[in-house]
Amino acid sequence: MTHAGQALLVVAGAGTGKTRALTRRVAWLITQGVSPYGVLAITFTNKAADELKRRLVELPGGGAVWAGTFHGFGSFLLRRHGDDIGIDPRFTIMDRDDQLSILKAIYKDLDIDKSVLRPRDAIAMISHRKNGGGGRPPLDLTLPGVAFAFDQLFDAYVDRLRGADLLDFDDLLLESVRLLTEREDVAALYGERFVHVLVDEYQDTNLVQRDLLKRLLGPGQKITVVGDPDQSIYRWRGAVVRNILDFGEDFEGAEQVLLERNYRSTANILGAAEAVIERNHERHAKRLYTEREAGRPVLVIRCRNSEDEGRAVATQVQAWVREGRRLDEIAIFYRVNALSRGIELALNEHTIPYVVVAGTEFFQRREVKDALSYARLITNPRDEAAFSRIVNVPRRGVGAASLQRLRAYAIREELALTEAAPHAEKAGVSKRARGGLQRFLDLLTRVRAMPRAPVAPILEALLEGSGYRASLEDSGDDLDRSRLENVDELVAYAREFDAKEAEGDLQAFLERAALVSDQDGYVGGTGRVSLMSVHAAKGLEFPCVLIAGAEMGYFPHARSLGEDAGEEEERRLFYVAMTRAQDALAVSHAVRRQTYMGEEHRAPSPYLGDIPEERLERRDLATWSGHRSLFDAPEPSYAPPPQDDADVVRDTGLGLEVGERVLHPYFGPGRLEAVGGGGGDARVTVDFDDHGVKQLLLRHARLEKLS
DNA sequence: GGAAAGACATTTTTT
DNA sequence: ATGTCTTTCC
Repeated sequence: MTHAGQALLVVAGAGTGKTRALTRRVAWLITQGVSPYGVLAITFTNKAADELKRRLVELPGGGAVWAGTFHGFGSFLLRRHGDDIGIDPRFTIMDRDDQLSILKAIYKDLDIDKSVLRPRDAIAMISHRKNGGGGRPPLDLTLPGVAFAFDQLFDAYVDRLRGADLLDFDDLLLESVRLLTEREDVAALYGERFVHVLVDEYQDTNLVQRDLLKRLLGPGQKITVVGDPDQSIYRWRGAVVRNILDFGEDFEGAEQVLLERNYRSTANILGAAEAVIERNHERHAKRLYTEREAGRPVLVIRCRNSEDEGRAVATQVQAWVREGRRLDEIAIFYRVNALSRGIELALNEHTIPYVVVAGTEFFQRREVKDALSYARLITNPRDEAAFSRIVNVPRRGVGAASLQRLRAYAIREELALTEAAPHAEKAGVSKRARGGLQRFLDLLTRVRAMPRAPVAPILEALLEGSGYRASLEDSGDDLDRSRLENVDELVAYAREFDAKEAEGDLQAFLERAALVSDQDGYVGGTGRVSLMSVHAAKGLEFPCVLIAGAEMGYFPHARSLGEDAGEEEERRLFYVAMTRAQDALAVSHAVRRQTYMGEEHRAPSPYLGDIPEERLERRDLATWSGHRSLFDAPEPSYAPPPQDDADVVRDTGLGLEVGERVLHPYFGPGRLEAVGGGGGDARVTVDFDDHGVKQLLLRHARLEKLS
């Protein structure tokens, strides 16, 4: 880890300490006298970046290292220099929802039939085109009318984004490349500043990200990339394995280091995983080894149907617990999120506390996005996606028809939608709608006069002034009640942001909200079993892992069949799942599975057949009925059954117990009344001294014990 | 313009 | 089985 050449590729197999290698290299550079200010570290997730920074603060000047994701870096560049290439630095970062809403409006404008090309497919194709064709091949453009519709959509989409100062995820990278290409002075500025560039998870970069690095790198600079081609699992998002395989050609004179010692898994687990991945061709020749003991064989559980599989999963969790495992040492992975439901049901039945990583991400919730859309219109007055989303939420009498009239007028006059709004009369909008529109615009004007920091008061002003909060409060709907709580949590989150980020203003807050990921959501030490997709499991490790749904159709996924590159990636996905396990690995599959279309026959995943039999232990719960007895007498549960009684003492996994005094960053002191339900939506009920009883998402309520 | 009821497809992974 | 889109009626 003490290499000093120009370009270095560290091929680090699963469990060889990849991320640790990167952190140590940065630390080493700094101790060698490299200015931390001259170090750029690009990680795959914000969480990884935070962790890196946390470890570096101990070093002198370590805080000056620029660490973040590719998208974060792109945003950083464009906020500073976007002006130079015609991008308003107040731009908003769009997510999928926003893309969808813009596209749907365009469908209407151009009168394109949604059945010709589904909007979600159009999004995938737009991204594919923007990424220069990297990664997954395009959808079928040869069908009648599709190519034509797509060209129209694409042009209109790009246009609308420009006109509204909106950038999608791809734009953050693409425009950064354009910036560094067109503006030599800017390229030189960062070329001189970043003496050392380090990139983690290089196997999951796309062509644009590679170009960005190439543009950034000049003669005096050094680059280190760390990755493992066998763990490249984001092809559908444009990642190209060839980036890491061809690193030596992209960056001349690159040297290579191979990390092959696995410190994580037992010999049986590693051997089984290696047997699976060896069948791939697109890979870097390497052979992992471990000095750990053989350990137990990989357990393969064959189940009759999906319900039985759920029970088998719960039973296996209990078996591990009996062996002395804590619940948070156990993880359950699946290929598709839809599989979590059956497992959750079974875990609930067996009263096993669990947490789902991902699912509906907090920042994607409707009410949270609504609130954020108000805020977006403060920083970017032209944000069309935000405007359309909330101009009539709560109801202001500005319905679909009014909005469409306004859009038509905006397009005709070549204005941003929001610039057209004050001229609603000319657009032919009804008097009633104009009144609502005016109140909406007045609110925005009023709040825009506020300072951009702290953030929480701005959010409050918007939520109050718009009547959004009131509309949730007045509704008798239970759903709205829980929405209100989520909105309150967003404000609480903003409070915390204000307290922690000295430099943080509304724009920084919105940026964080736009760029956080599901993978940022995993927190250890919850005292619960973790459930997640294999993609979400990337980079994590657990003593005990169970992979559910190891069947043809999931591993490999049915949609990948027929594409060679796709099938290799499916194999890698299974490999990633297997190599998360430290001590125990179990794999379950069902012979019949209930899907939304009915019951289907399922063959086991072909990858299981690649594992040498001596590394396997097979348990067949599908063939003879004798095994049914396994399920007849449920195991005595070790966790108290869920009860409505608020006085039951339950551990929240945060070291808090019902009845204790707690402190919330926003709501202040209160008494913990109950811990509700299980799963990713586990909620705590707290009676706050100043705010009354509230239910909060355990995941986000940053409660502290008050003594 | 808006609420309610009915139709419909929905399932890969997500920065 | 769920959530989203469309239709229908006020």
